[in-house]
Amino acid sequence: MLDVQLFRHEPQRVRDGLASVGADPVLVDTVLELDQRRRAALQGLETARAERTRCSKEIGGLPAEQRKAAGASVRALGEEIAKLEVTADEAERRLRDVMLEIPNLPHPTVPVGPDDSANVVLREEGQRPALGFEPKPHWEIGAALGIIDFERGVKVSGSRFYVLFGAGARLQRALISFMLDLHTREHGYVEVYPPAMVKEHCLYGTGNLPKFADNLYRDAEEDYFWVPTAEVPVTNLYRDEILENAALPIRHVAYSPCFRREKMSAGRDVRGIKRGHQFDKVELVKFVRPEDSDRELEGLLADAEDVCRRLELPWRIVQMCTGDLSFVASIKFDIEVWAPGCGEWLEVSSCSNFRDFQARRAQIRFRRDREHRPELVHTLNGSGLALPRVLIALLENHQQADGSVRVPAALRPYVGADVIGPPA
RNA sequence: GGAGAGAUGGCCGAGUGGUCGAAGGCGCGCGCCUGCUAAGCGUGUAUACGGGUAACACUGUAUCGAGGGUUCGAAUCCCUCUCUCUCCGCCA
Repeated sequence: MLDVQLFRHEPQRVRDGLASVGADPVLVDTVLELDQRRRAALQGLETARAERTRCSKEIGGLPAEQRKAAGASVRALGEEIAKLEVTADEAERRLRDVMLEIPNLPHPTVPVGPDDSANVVLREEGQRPALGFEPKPHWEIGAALGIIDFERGVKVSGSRFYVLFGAGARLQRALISFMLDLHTREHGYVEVYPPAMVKEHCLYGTGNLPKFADNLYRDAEEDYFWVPTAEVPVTNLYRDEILENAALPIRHVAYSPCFRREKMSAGRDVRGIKRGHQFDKVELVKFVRPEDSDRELEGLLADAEDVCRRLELPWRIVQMCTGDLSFVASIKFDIEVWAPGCGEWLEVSSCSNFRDFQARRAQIRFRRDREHRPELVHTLNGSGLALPRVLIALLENHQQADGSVRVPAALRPYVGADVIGPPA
Protein backbone atom coordinates (compact mmCIF):
# COMPACT_ATOMS: atom_id res chain seq x y z
CA MET A 1 0.00 0.00 0.00
CA LEU A 2 1.20 3.45 -0.83
CA ASP A 3 1.29 6.38 1.60
CA VAL A 4 -1.77 8.61 1.32
CA GLN A 5 0.49 11.56 2.12
CA LEU A 6 2.26 10.94 -1.17
CA PHE A 7 -1.03 11.42 -3.00
CA ARG A 8 -1.63 14.68 -1.18
CA HIS A 9 1.81 16.15 -1.60
CA GLU A 10 3.03 14.77 -4.93
CA PRO A 11 -0.02 13.70 -6.93
CA GLN A 12 1.72 14.07 -10.27
CA ARG A 13 4.55 11.82 -9.24
CA VAL A 14 2.04 9.15 -8.28
CA ARG A 15 0.13 9.59 -11.55
CA ASP A 16 3.31 9.16 -13.57
CA GLY A 17 4.39 6.16 -11.56
CA LEU A 18 1.04 4.42 -11.87
CA ALA A 19 0.91 5.09 -15.59
CA SER A 20 4.33 3.51 -16.04
CA VAL A 21 3.24 0.25 -14.43
CA GLY A 22 0.05 0.14 -16.45
CA ALA A 23 -2.34 1.34 -13.73
CA ASP A 24 -4.92 4.07 -14.22
CA PRO A 25 -3.58 7.47 -13.10
CA VAL A 26 -7.14 8.61 -12.41
CA LEU A 27 -6.90 6.54 -9.25
CA VAL A 28 -4.97 9.45 -7.79
CA ASP A 29 -7.98 11.71 -8.05
CA THR A 30 -10.21 9.00 -6.64
CA VAL A 31 -7.92 8.67 -3.63
CA LEU A 32 -7.68 12.41 -3.13
CA GLU A 33 -11.43 12.77 -3.15
CA LEU A 34 -12.00 9.86 -0.78
CA ASP A 35 -9.29 11.17 1.52
CA GLN A 36 -10.94 14.57 1.57
CA ARG A 37 -14.27 12.99 2.39
CA ARG A 38 -12.77 10.90 5.09
CA ARG A 39 -11.13 13.83 6.79
CA ALA A 40 -14.29 15.92 6.66
CA ALA A 41 -16.29 13.07 8.18
CA LEU A 42 -13.69 12.56 10.86
CA GLN A 43 -13.69 16.19 11.88
CA GLY A 44 -17.47 16.27 12.25
CA LEU A 45 -17.39 13.09 14.29
CA GLU A 46 -14.59 14.21 16.56
CA THR A 47 -16.22 17.53 17.29
CA ALA A 48 -19.41 15.79 18.29
CA ARG A 49 -17.59 13.31 20.46
CA ALA A 50 -15.64 16.03 22.21
CA GLU A 51 -18.92 17.74 22.99
CA ARG A 52 -20.41 14.56 24.41
CA THR A 53 -17.38 13.93 26.58
CA ARG A 54 -17.73 17.43 27.98
CA CYS A 55 -21.42 16.90 28.77
CA SER A 56 -20.84 13.50 30.31
CA LYS A 57 -18.24 14.85 32.65
CA GLU A 58 -20.62 17.60 33.70
CA ILE A 59 -23.33 15.07 34.44
CA GLY A 60 -20.88 13.05 36.47
CA GLY A 61 -20.45 16.03 38.76
CA LEU A 62 -24.18 16.50 39.27
CA PRO A 63 -26.15 15.12 42.23
CA ALA A 64 -27.67 11.75 41.44
CA GLU A 65 -31.28 12.95 41.22
CA GLN A 66 -30.43 15.46 38.50
CA ARG A 67 -28.47 13.07 36.32
CA LYS A 68 -31.39 11.40 34.67
CA ALA A 69 -32.85 14.62 33.32
CA ALA A 70 -29.47 15.95 32.25
CA GLY A 71 -28.68 12.66 30.52
CA ALA A 72 -31.88 12.75 28.51
CA SER A 73 -30.87 16.06 26.99
CA VAL A 74 -27.63 14.56 25.66
CA ARG A 75 -29.27 11.55 24.16
CA ALA A 76 -29.84 13.22 20.80
CA LEU A 77 -26.13 13.94 20.58
CA GLY A 78 -25.40 10.26 21.02
CA GLU A 79 -27.67 9.43 18.12
CA GLU A 80 -25.99 12.00 15.95
CA ILE A 81 -22.60 10.54 16.82
CA ALA A 82 -23.79 7.09 15.81
CA LYS A 83 -24.72 8.44 12.40
CA LEU A 84 -21.45 10.29 11.99
CA GLU A 85 -19.60 7.11 12.93
CA VAL A 86 -21.25 5.24 10.12
CA THR A 87 -20.33 8.00 7.68
CA ALA A 88 -16.72 8.12 8.86
CA ASP A 89 -16.32 4.36 8.82
CA GLU A 90 -17.75 4.20 5.35
CA ALA A 91 -15.35 6.88 4.11
CA GLU A 92 -12.43 5.16 5.79
CA ARG A 93 -13.35 1.81 4.31
CA ARG A 94 -13.81 3.10 0.79
CA LEU A 95 -10.44 4.83 0.84
CA ARG A 96 -8.79 1.70 2.17
CA ASP A 97 -10.43 -0.53 -0.42
CA VAL A 98 -9.09 1.64 -3.21
CA MET A 99 -5.64 1.93 -1.67
CA LEU A 100 -5.38 -1.85 -1.34
CA GLU A 101 -5.81 -2.27 -5.08
CA ILE A 102 -3.23 0.29 -6.11
CA PRO A 103 0.13 -1.23 -7.09
CA ASN A 104 3.52 -0.15 -5.86
CA LEU A 105 5.40 2.64 -7.61
CA PRO A 106 8.53 1.70 -9.55
CA HIS A 107 11.98 2.57 -8.30
CA PRO A 108 13.36 5.48 -10.39
CA THR A 109 16.07 3.25 -11.86
CA VAL A 110 13.62 0.74 -13.35
CA PRO A 111 13.61 0.77 -17.15
CA VAL A 112 10.30 1.95 -18.55
CA GLY A 113 8.42 -0.41 -20.82
CA PRO A 114 4.95 -1.75 -21.55
CA ASP A 115 5.47 -5.49 -20.92
CA ASP A 116 8.01 -8.30 -20.68
CA SER A 117 9.37 -7.50 -24.15
CA ALA A 118 11.08 -4.48 -22.57
CA ASN A 119 12.77 -6.45 -19.80
CA VAL A 120 16.53 -6.13 -19.81
CA VAL A 121 18.96 -9.02 -19.69
CA LEU A 122 21.71 -7.53 -17.54
CA ARG A 123 24.26 -10.31 -17.73
CA GLU A 124 24.78 -13.97 -18.32
CA GLU A 125 26.86 -16.04 -15.93
CA GLY A 126 28.25 -19.54 -15.76
CA GLN A 127 29.05 -21.96 -18.51
CA ARG A 128 26.56 -23.68 -20.72
CA PRO A 129 27.50 -27.35 -20.79
CA ALA A 130 29.30 -28.77 -23.83
CA LEU A 131 27.34 -31.99 -23.92
CA GLY A 132 28.40 -33.29 -27.31
CA PHE A 133 25.04 -34.94 -27.85
CA GLU A 134 21.44 -33.93 -28.23
CA PRO A 135 20.29 -32.91 -24.73
CA LYS A 136 17.12 -34.57 -23.48
CA PRO A 137 14.37 -32.74 -21.65
CA HIS A 138 14.11 -33.53 -17.95
CA TRP A 139 10.87 -35.45 -18.32
CA GLU A 140 12.69 -37.97 -20.48
CA ILE A 141 15.73 -38.08 -18.22
CA GLY A 142 13.60 -38.38 -15.10
CA ALA A 143 11.40 -41.11 -16.57
CA ALA A 144 14.38 -43.08 -17.88
CA LEU A 145 16.10 -42.94 -14.50
CA GLY A 146 12.87 -43.85 -12.74
CA ILE A 147 13.07 -40.82 -10.49
CA ILE A 148 10.11 -38.76 -11.77
CA ASP A 149 6.75 -40.45 -12.22
CA PHE A 150 4.20 -38.30 -13.97
CA GLU A 151 1.52 -40.95 -14.50
CA ARG A 152 1.28 -41.82 -10.86
CA GLY A 153 1.22 -38.18 -9.88
CA VAL A 154 -1.78 -37.71 -12.12
CA LYS A 155 -3.38 -40.88 -10.79
CA VAL A 156 -3.11 -39.69 -7.21
CA SER A 157 -3.76 -35.96 -7.56
CA GLY A 158 -4.57 -35.05 -11.14
CA SER A 159 -2.80 -32.89 -13.68
CA ARG A 160 0.17 -30.78 -12.65
CA PHE A 161 1.22 -33.29 -10.03
CA TYR A 162 4.14 -35.67 -10.15
CA VAL A 163 5.94 -38.03 -7.83
CA LEU A 164 9.66 -38.18 -7.13
CA PHE A 165 11.10 -41.60 -6.50
CA GLY A 166 14.39 -42.78 -5.06
CA ALA A 167 17.30 -40.64 -6.12
CA GLY A 168 14.89 -37.99 -7.41
CA ALA A 169 13.30 -37.52 -4.02
CA ARG A 170 16.72 -37.59 -2.41
CA LEU A 171 18.06 -35.06 -4.87
CA GLN A 172 15.30 -32.66 -3.99
CA ARG A 173 15.86 -33.14 -0.28
CA ALA A 174 19.58 -32.65 -0.84
CA LEU A 175 18.92 -29.38 -2.64
CA ILE A 176 16.78 -28.11 0.22
CA SER A 177 19.43 -28.94 2.81
CA PHE A 178 22.21 -27.57 0.66
CA MET A 179 20.46 -24.26 0.12
CA LEU A 180 19.46 -23.85 3.76
CA ASP A 181 22.99 -24.59 4.89
CA LEU A 182 24.52 -22.22 2.35
CA HIS A 183 22.30 -19.31 3.33
CA THR A 184 22.50 -19.87 7.06
CA ARG A 185 26.21 -20.68 7.29
CA GLU A 186 27.66 -18.40 4.67
CA HIS A 187 25.15 -15.67 3.92
CA GLY A 188 23.96 -14.80 7.40
CA TYR A 189 20.31 -15.80 7.26
CA VAL A 190 18.36 -17.20 10.18
CA GLU A 191 16.40 -20.30 9.29
CA VAL A 192 12.65 -20.33 9.80
CA TYR A 193 10.17 -23.14 9.46
CA PRO A 194 6.85 -21.36 8.87
CA PRO A 195 3.27 -22.61 8.73
CA ALA A 196 2.12 -23.56 5.25
CA MET A 197 -1.41 -22.44 6.01
CA VAL A 198 -2.22 -18.87 6.93
CA LYS A 199 -5.19 -16.71 7.82
CA GLU A 200 -6.63 -14.40 5.23
CA HIS A 201 -5.20 -11.18 6.66
CA CYS A 202 -1.65 -12.41 6.05
CA LEU A 203 -2.32 -12.42 2.33
CA TYR A 204 -3.43 -8.81 2.46
CA GLY A 205 -0.16 -8.00 4.17
CA THR A 206 1.97 -9.38 1.38
CA GLY A 207 -0.32 -8.10 -1.37
CA ASN A 208 -1.65 -11.42 -2.69
CA LEU A 209 -5.11 -10.24 -1.70
CA PRO A 210 -7.43 -8.67 -2.63
CA LYS A 211 -6.31 -8.81 -6.25
CA PHE A 212 -4.94 -12.31 -6.79
CA ALA A 213 -7.38 -14.59 -5.03
CA ASP A 214 -7.76 -16.86 -8.06
CA ASN A 215 -4.24 -18.21 -7.68
CA LEU A 216 -4.75 -19.35 -4.09
CA TYR A 217 -6.05 -22.53 -2.52
CA ARG A 218 -8.27 -21.94 0.45
CA ASP A 219 -10.40 -23.67 2.98
CA ALA A 220 -13.34 -21.34 3.31
CA GLU A 221 -14.81 -23.18 6.27
CA GLU A 222 -11.78 -22.60 8.43
CA ASP A 223 -10.46 -19.38 6.88
CA TYR A 224 -7.17 -20.99 5.92
CA PHE A 225 -5.14 -20.35 2.82
CA TRP A 226 -2.35 -22.62 1.63
CA VAL A 227 0.70 -20.46 1.18
CA PRO A 228 1.70 -19.71 -2.43
CA THR A 229 5.20 -18.97 -1.11
CA ALA A 230 6.97 -18.85 2.26
CA GLU A 231 7.13 -15.10 1.70
CA VAL A 232 3.60 -14.90 3.09
CA PRO A 233 4.07 -16.48 6.53
CA VAL A 234 7.62 -15.20 6.95
CA THR A 235 6.80 -11.60 6.09
CA ASN A 236 3.83 -11.73 8.44
CA LEU A 237 6.03 -12.97 11.27
CA TYR A 238 6.56 -9.37 12.32
CA ARG A 239 3.15 -8.01 11.42
CA ASP A 240 1.90 -5.37 13.87
CA GLU A 241 5.28 -5.17 15.55
CA ILE A 242 7.63 -2.32 16.29
CA LEU A 243 11.12 -3.77 15.98
CA GLU A 244 14.20 -2.57 17.80
CA ASN A 245 16.59 -0.63 15.62
CA ALA A 246 19.37 -2.98 16.69
CA ALA A 247 17.36 -5.98 15.49
CA LEU A 248 17.64 -4.82 11.89
CA PRO A 249 18.39 -6.04 9.38
CA ILE A 250 16.51 -9.30 9.86
CA ARG A 251 17.37 -11.90 7.24
CA HIS A 252 15.39 -15.12 7.12
CA VAL A 253 15.63 -18.19 4.98
CA ALA A 254 12.69 -20.56 4.95
CA TYR A 255 11.95 -23.81 3.24
CA SER A 256 8.30 -24.46 2.54
CA PRO A 257 6.01 -26.19 0.13
CA CYS A 258 4.06 -23.76 -2.06
CA PHE A 259 0.58 -24.16 -3.48
CA ARG A 260 -0.82 -22.39 -6.51
CA ARG A 261 -3.98 -22.90 -8.48
CA GLU A 262 -2.42 -21.75 -11.76
CA LYS A 263 -5.82 -20.88 -13.14
CA MET A 264 -4.33 -18.05 -15.14
CA SER A 265 -1.84 -20.32 -16.86
CA ALA A 266 -4.23 -23.12 -17.78
CA GLY A 267 -2.72 -25.13 -20.61
CA ARG A 268 0.72 -23.53 -20.28
CA ASP A 269 3.82 -25.42 -19.21
CA VAL A 270 1.88 -28.62 -18.65
CA ARG A 271 4.85 -30.77 -19.62
CA GLY A 272 7.37 -31.76 -17.00
CA ILE A 273 7.74 -30.38 -13.49
CA LYS A 274 8.14 -26.71 -14.34
CA ARG A 275 4.75 -25.56 -13.16
CA GLY A 276 2.84 -27.66 -10.65
CA HIS A 277 0.12 -26.97 -8.13
CA GLN A 278 2.54 -27.89 -5.39
CA PHE A 279 6.24 -27.24 -5.32
CA ASP A 280 9.02 -26.68 -2.86
CA LYS A 281 11.02 -23.55 -2.46
CA VAL A 282 13.70 -22.05 -0.26
CA GLU A 283 12.86 -18.42 0.24
CA LEU A 284 14.93 -15.46 1.39
CA VAL A 285 13.13 -12.64 3.19
CA LYS A 286 14.63 -9.44 4.59
CA PHE A 287 13.41 -6.70 6.88
CA VAL A 288 15.71 -3.68 6.66
CA ARG A 289 16.06 0.02 7.35
CA PRO A 290 14.89 2.11 4.39
CA GLU A 291 18.33 3.53 3.74
CA ASP A 292 19.76 0.02 3.44
CA SER A 293 17.25 -1.56 1.13
CA ASP A 294 18.94 -0.83 -2.20
CA ARG A 295 22.14 -2.42 -0.98
CA GLU A 296 20.28 -5.31 0.62
CA LEU A 297 18.65 -6.12 -2.69
CA GLU A 298 22.06 -6.46 -4.31
CA GLY A 299 23.09 -8.80 -1.52
CA LEU A 300 19.91 -10.81 -1.87
CA LEU A 301 20.49 -11.27 -5.56
CA ALA A 302 24.09 -12.25 -4.98
CA ASP A 303 23.07 -14.80 -2.34
CA ALA A 304 20.56 -16.41 -4.68
CA GLU A 305 23.02 -16.40 -7.59
CA ASP A 306 25.53 -18.15 -5.40
CA VAL A 307 23.29 -21.21 -5.46
CA CYS A 308 23.46 -21.33 -9.25
CA ARG A 309 27.20 -20.92 -9.19
CA ARG A 310 27.77 -23.75 -6.76
CA LEU A 311 25.41 -26.03 -8.61
CA GLU A 312 27.41 -25.29 -11.76
CA LEU A 313 24.40 -24.04 -13.66
CA PRO A 314 24.39 -21.34 -16.36
CA TRP A 315 22.15 -18.42 -15.40
CA ARG A 316 21.27 -14.89 -16.35
CA ILE A 317 19.88 -11.84 -14.60
CA VAL A 318 16.86 -10.12 -16.09
CA GLN A 319 15.60 -6.80 -14.85
CA MET A 320 11.86 -6.34 -15.08
CA CYS A 321 10.71 -3.17 -16.80
CA THR A 322 7.96 -1.04 -15.25
CA GLY A 323 5.25 -2.85 -17.18
CA ASP A 324 6.32 -6.29 -15.95
CA LEU A 325 6.79 -5.53 -12.24
CA SER A 326 4.63 -7.46 -9.84
CA PHE A 327 1.86 -5.66 -7.98
CA VAL A 328 3.98 -5.22 -4.86
CA ALA A 329 7.51 -4.80 -6.24
CA SER A 330 9.18 -1.46 -6.82
CA ILE A 331 12.13 -3.14 -8.48
CA LYS A 332 12.66 -6.74 -9.46
CA PHE A 333 15.41 -8.93 -10.87
CA ASP A 334 14.71 -12.45 -12.06
CA ILE A 335 17.29 -15.17 -12.02
CA GLU A 336 16.81 -17.58 -14.90
CA VAL A 337 18.73 -20.79 -15.33
CA TRP A 338 19.36 -22.32 -18.70
CA ALA A 339 17.76 -25.67 -19.34
CA PRO A 340 19.31 -27.16 -22.49
CA GLY A 341 16.88 -30.07 -22.68
CA CYS A 342 13.70 -28.08 -22.99
CA GLY A 343 15.67 -25.22 -24.49
CA GLU A 344 14.44 -22.39 -22.29
CA TRP A 345 15.45 -20.04 -19.55
CA LEU A 346 13.66 -21.01 -16.34
CA GLU A 347 12.79 -18.45 -13.72
CA VAL A 348 14.13 -19.81 -10.45
CA SER A 349 13.99 -16.63 -8.39
CA SER A 350 12.47 -13.18 -8.39
CA CYS A 351 14.43 -10.84 -6.16
CA SER A 352 12.33 -7.85 -5.27
CA ASN A 353 12.47 -4.77 -3.13
CA PHE A 354 8.99 -3.86 -1.95
CA ARG A 355 10.22 -0.85 -0.04
CA ASP A 356 7.52 0.06 2.52
CA PHE A 357 4.63 -1.25 0.42
CA GLN A 358 4.16 -4.53 2.28
CA ALA A 359 5.30 -3.08 5.58
CA ARG A 360 2.50 -0.52 5.46
CA ARG A 361 -0.07 -3.20 4.74
CA ALA A 362 1.27 -5.48 7.43
CA GLN A 363 2.28 -2.67 9.82
CA ILE A 364 5.85 -3.79 10.28
CA ARG A 365 7.79 -0.95 11.84
CA PHE A 366 10.96 -0.19 13.72
CA ARG A 367 12.03 2.45 16.17
CA ARG A 368 15.17 4.27 15.12
CA ASP A 369 15.54 5.88 18.54
CA ARG A 370 13.42 7.29 21.32
CA GLU A 371 13.16 10.70 19.75
CA HIS A 372 11.57 9.46 16.56
CA ARG A 373 8.23 7.91 15.88
CA PRO A 374 8.22 4.36 14.57
CA GLU A 375 9.01 4.04 10.87
CA LEU A 376 8.00 1.39 8.39
CA VAL A 377 10.71 -1.11 7.52
CA HIS A 378 11.51 -2.09 3.98
CA THR A 379 10.85 -5.69 3.01
CA LEU A 380 12.62 -7.66 0.30
CA ASN A 381 12.52 -11.22 -0.83
CA GLY A 382 13.58 -13.66 -3.46
CA SER A 383 13.77 -17.38 -3.88
CA GLY A 384 17.00 -19.01 -3.05
CA LEU A 385 15.87 -21.02 -5.07
CA ALA A 386 12.69 -22.65 -6.40
CA LEU A 387 13.24 -26.39 -6.25
CA PRO A 388 11.59 -28.07 -9.22
CA ARG A 389 13.17 -25.74 -11.72
CA VAL A 390 16.58 -26.16 -10.16
CA LEU A 391 15.98 -29.86 -10.40
CA ILE A 392 15.15 -29.46 -14.08
CA ALA A 393 18.31 -27.46 -14.70
CA LEU A 394 20.38 -29.92 -12.76
CA LEU A 395 19.13 -32.92 -14.72
CA GLU A 396 19.38 -31.20 -18.08
CA ASN A 397 22.74 -29.47 -17.66
CA HIS A 398 24.52 -32.34 -15.95
CA GLN A 399 23.10 -35.16 -18.04
CA GLN A 400 25.66 -37.47 -19.58
CA ALA A 401 25.77 -39.46 -22.79
CA ASP A 402 24.98 -42.71 -21.00
CA GLY A 403 21.77 -41.32 -19.55
CA SER A 404 23.14 -40.74 -16.07
CA VAL A 405 23.33 -37.38 -14.33
CA ARG A 406 26.45 -35.96 -12.74
CA VAL A 407 26.00 -34.56 -9.25
CA PRO A 408 27.87 -31.27 -8.83
CA ALA A 409 30.56 -31.32 -6.15
CA ALA A 410 28.74 -29.00 -3.76
CA LEU A 411 25.77 -31.33 -3.66
CA ARG A 412 27.58 -34.64 -3.31
CA PRO A 413 27.75 -34.70 0.49
CA TYR A 414 23.99 -34.20 0.55
CA VAL A 415 23.16 -36.72 -2.16
CA GLY A 416 25.71 -39.25 -1.06
CA ALA A 417 26.68 -40.05 -4.64
CA ASP A 418 28.64 -38.54 -7.54
CA VAL A 419 26.29 -39.76 -10.22
CA ILE A 420 22.65 -40.60 -10.49
CA GLY A 421 22.38 -43.60 -12.71
CA PRO A 422 19.61 -45.77 -14.06
CA PRO A 423 17.87 -48.10 -11.62
CA ALA A 424 19.85 -51.24 -11.02
C1' G B 1 -14.87 -32.49 20.52
C1' G B 2 -16.41 -31.68 26.27
C1' A B 3 -15.58 -28.75 31.02
C1' G B 4 -13.32 -24.68 33.40
C1' A B 5 -9.97 -20.21 33.87
C1' G B 6 -8.08 -16.10 31.59
C1' A B 7 -6.67 -11.84 27.82
C1' U B 8 -5.00 -4.35 30.72
C1' G B 9 0.89 -0.13 28.45
C1' G B 10 8.06 -3.02 26.68
C1' C B 11 7.25 -6.60 31.06
C1' C B 12 4.70 -7.65 35.84
C1' G B 13 0.28 -6.08 37.91
C1' A B 14 -4.06 -2.78 40.14
C1' G B 15 -8.58 -1.19 38.63
C1' U B 16 -16.45 -3.77 38.65
C1' G B 17 -20.04 2.54 35.61
C1' G B 18 -17.81 8.92 35.61
C1' U B 19 -12.56 13.42 36.83
C1' C B 20 -8.86 6.41 33.89
C1' G B 21 -4.55 6.40 28.47
C1' A B 22 -5.20 3.88 32.87
C1' A B 23 -2.30 3.23 40.26
C1' G B 24 2.11 0.70 41.70
C1' G B 25 6.52 -2.00 40.47
C1' C B 26 10.28 -3.49 36.87
C1' G B 27 12.82 -2.12 32.60
C1' C B 28 14.48 1.93 29.66
C1' G B 29 15.71 7.57 28.54
C1' C B 30 17.38 12.30 30.45
C1' G B 31 19.22 15.32 34.56
C1' C B 32 21.35 15.74 39.45
C1' C B 33 24.03 13.85 43.42
C1' U B 34 27.79 10.73 44.72
C1' G B 35 32.42 8.86 43.66
C1' C B 36 33.11 3.62 43.27
C1' U B 37 31.60 -0.69 40.70
C1' A B 38 26.41 -0.22 43.10
C1' A B 39 22.97 2.82 44.95
C1' G B 40 20.10 7.49 45.88
C1' C B 41 17.00 11.67 44.15
C1' G B 42 14.23 14.12 40.35
C1' U B 43 11.93 13.67 35.76
C1' G B 44 10.29 11.36 31.48
C1' U B 45 8.76 6.84 28.91
C1' A B 46 2.26 3.68 23.95
C1' U B 47 0.06 3.89 19.10
C1' A B 48 -3.03 5.66 15.20
C1' C B 49 -5.83 9.25 12.73
C1' G B 50 -7.30 14.56 12.48
C1' G B 51 -6.28 20.01 13.50
C1' G B 52 -1.97 23.03 14.04
C1' U B 53 3.54 24.37 12.97
C1' A B 54 8.82 25.87 8.46
C1' A B 55 9.69 22.07 12.01
C1' C B 56 8.67 21.62 17.23
C1' A B 57 5.20 23.05 20.78
C1' C B 58 0.28 22.56 21.34
C1' U B 59 -4.53 20.37 20.62
C1' G B 60 -9.00 16.85 19.35
C1' U B 61 -10.56 11.81 18.86
C1' A B 62 -9.87 6.64 19.23
C1' U B 63 -7.47 2.35 21.35
C1' C B 64 -7.44 -1.89 28.19
C1' G B 65 -7.80 -9.38 22.78
C1' A B 66 -11.73 -8.36 18.36
C1' G B 67 -16.72 -7.05 17.09
C1' G B 68 -21.62 -5.70 18.62
C1' G B 69 -25.13 -4.02 22.62
C1' U B 70 -26.90 -1.24 27.23
C1' U B 71 -25.91 3.94 29.06
C1' C B 72 -25.61 10.93 29.06
C1' G B 73 -20.94 8.22 30.06
C1' A B 74 -17.85 1.39 29.58
C1' A B 75 -11.20 -1.26 30.95
C1' U B 76 -15.49 -1.97 34.29
C1' C B 77 -22.34 -4.50 32.72
C1' C B 78 -24.57 -7.91 28.53
C1' C B 79 -23.89 -10.86 23.79
C1' U B 80 -20.80 -13.05 19.89
C1' C B 81 -16.04 -14.35 18.20
C1' U B 82 -10.67 -15.16 18.49
C1' C B 83 -6.58 -16.61 21.19
C1' U B 84 -3.98 -18.59 25.64
C1' C B 85 -3.84 -21.91 29.90
C1' U B 86 -5.72 -26.39 32.86
C1' C B 87 -8.39 -31.10 32.91
C1' C B 88 -10.91 -35.00 29.90
C1' G B 89 -11.40 -37.35 25.02
C1' C B 90 -8.80 -38.18 20.38
C1' C B 91 -4.40 -38.32 17.69
C1' A B 92 1.10 -38.02 14.16
